[in-house]
Amino acid sequence: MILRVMKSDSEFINKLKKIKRRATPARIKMFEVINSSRSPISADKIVKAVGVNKTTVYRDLDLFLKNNFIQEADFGDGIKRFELANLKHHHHLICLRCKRVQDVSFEENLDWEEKRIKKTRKFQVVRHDLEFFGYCHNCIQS
Amino acid sequence: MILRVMKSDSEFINKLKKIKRRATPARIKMFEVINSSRSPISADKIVKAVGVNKTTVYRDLDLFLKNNFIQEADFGDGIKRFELANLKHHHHLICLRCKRVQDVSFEENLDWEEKRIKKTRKFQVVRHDLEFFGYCHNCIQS
DNA sequence: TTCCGTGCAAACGATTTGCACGTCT
DNA sequence: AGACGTGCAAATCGTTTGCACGGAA
Repeated sequence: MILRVMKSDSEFINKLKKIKRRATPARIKMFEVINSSRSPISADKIVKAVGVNKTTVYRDLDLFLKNNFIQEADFGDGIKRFELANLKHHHHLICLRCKRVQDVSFEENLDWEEKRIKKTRKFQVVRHDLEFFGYCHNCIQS
Repeated sequence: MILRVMKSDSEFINKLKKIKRRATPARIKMFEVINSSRSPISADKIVKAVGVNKTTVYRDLDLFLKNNFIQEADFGDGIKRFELANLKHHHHLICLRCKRVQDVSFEENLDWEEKRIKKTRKFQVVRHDLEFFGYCHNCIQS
């Protein structure tokens, strides 16, 4: 099952139009960089890849987030990372040694748990974050 | 099922002795503050509650972490929070409105998923982080 | 007399803000 | 004109580091 499929620029440009914001070169390049990254990418890497000022990157990441173009992934190291928001719901396997990140998704996700929480705790779950930390195949061998 | 039970100071002091570090007033107070907090607590709050220098707090948190006295909980807001490490394995329900935090634990936790990950991805899971974000009972009503 | 614990000030790194200027519409 | 986009520098904030001092083993 493939989680990360390339989206087209035009799709993204339309989304910007829909919210009446401009499809500037900086934004399109940012989208392309995020879109083509195999795993969630940090603001810093985007700055370097796009060659635009970090202020612009942070502001546009904020714009993308607020409009649900992208979503945050938190690996607990104090660095925010971003990926497209319209991927199949999934989680991450983060290798503690090589830091490589893989996607995983469950057959039945945590819906069942969320329903139980709703019922027993009267807590309405909006979203959850789940990351697995450990050692990947390569790092176990070497 | 109660997840957070008060631990005794002496138990903690013994742990410090075991690793040949001193049971100073600052450390004992820090332990008490973390122990008596109903939910993971930030370094900043510990500083204020204990009245000791932040450097000391950060250094001792590090000491506690490395020796597995405490563990980190990451709520994705860029602030690290800490709780005792010897609690029953659990996750958090974080209210997006009032920021209150509850504990939840699953009957069968994610062992099954971790085994599947091990089998299909040859990835050895060491730990996972799972937090649920949403709205608590009180905040839904008001 | 060495190791450990602490405080203080400064550094750090990711992120944010204020301001000026430029550019679309 | 007025909203939007960008860059630059400075500020912010949680956290870390370097250094000095004092006390415990």
